[in-house]
Amino acid sequence: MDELLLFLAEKGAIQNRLNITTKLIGASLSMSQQNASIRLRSLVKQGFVSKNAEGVQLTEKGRKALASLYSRLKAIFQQKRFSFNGKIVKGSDEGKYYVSLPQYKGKIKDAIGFAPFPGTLNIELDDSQIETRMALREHKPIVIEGFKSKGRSFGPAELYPCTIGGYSGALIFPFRSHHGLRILEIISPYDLTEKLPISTGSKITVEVVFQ
Amino acid sequence: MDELLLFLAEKGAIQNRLNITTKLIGASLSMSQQNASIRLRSLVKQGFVSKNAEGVQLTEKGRKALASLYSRLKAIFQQKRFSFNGKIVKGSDEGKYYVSLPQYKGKIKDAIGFAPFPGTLNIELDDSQIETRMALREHKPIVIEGFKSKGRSFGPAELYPCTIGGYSGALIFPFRSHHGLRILEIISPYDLTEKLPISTGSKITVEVVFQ
DNA sequence: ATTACTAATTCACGAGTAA
DNA sequence: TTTACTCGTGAATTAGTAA
Repeated sequence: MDELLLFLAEKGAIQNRLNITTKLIGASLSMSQQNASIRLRSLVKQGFVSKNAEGVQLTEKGRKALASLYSRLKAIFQQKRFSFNGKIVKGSDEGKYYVSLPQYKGKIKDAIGFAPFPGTLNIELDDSQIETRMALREHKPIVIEGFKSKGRSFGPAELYPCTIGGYSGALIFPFRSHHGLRILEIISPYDLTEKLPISTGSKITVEVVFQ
Repeated sequence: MDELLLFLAEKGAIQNRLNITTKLIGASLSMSQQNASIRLRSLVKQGFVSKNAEGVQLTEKGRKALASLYSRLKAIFQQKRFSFNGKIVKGSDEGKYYVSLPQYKGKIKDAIGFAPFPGTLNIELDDSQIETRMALREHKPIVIEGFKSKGRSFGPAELYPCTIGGYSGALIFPFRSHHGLRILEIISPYDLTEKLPISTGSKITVEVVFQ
């Protein structure tokens, strides 16, 4: 029944009124004109589609039915586990400064449940990780709002909870980042440089898991 | 018929073998156990699902059927027009340098049909544009491969064809970008600073349209 | 406890055709 | 020209029940 709904949406009936004959619907969907007519009226009767002289258009109910299907499929096909391989690099102290600000600290705690250790771990990704990095951003991040303080404005940031070497933490992507996609910046309730047997140049893996 | 396929995929049969009874399928999908049995065997017969002692699992054909549905819905729901409002900022000459390199120049021409003017226009977005910026990256960019030259490696970049003040161009996002999400960098076959009545600080709109 | 066969019923569909 | 009614056929579904 929703094959017709999908067809109409594809033809633009999700945005505008669509003028189409039941004959054409039948031909497109390999069914008789009569059947197309019955099914279209059925969609109208069920409230998925509205019909008037100018043509047919999806109702809110119809749009939601397709959107629901979309999000179900999205949940199936979006990658749920991400492993990033890279090596520790020495970060500037910029990240440390921001994370130490009480406003950010508080917002981070509210958002993901821990107050970050005042310092960030920076990881430089291999070139091979670009695909993974792209796939990750298909997922909705947890967003920390920006704020203004003493005439200066501090931008928002995106967080993805992660684990690294068995410890929990979060990837943090400041909106006004000074590095590109190649660098991952990690916060954690712990001082990871102390907890983990690592130093600049060490290879390490960061895991991000959804659901 | 694909309601069952979707159900099985959601239950994990897209990744692993799923052990489930026809009774449970029937209860979940509001149909009789007998009908669930028939429909499951039909999916097997059509090659969407394979079945053995350990349970059921989607075949490649089954996975593709759902993926195809997913991409049709994606095409319907993805935003197709993007308007970015921002103001011209003076860029570093870094963009200019990269775009002038014959390797990048050639790759860009191959990818989007024009050789860029040696210079980029940088636009700083309002904070309100962050959502649009996020939505844009749901779309697959045109990717320019990186290359190595004289022992130095130059990273890949992502392009989105756009129009600005009536002129065509492209947003370019170098993989190793030195700016965050807030800055848009634009290339064009023209010297936009000459073609357009703009200077540093001018407000301007960039349009990206898909399909 | 689970699956699948059989028989009965309902529903979907196409062809012809009227409105 | 387009839509929708009638009727005949076959597919889909259910309940009962056997394997």
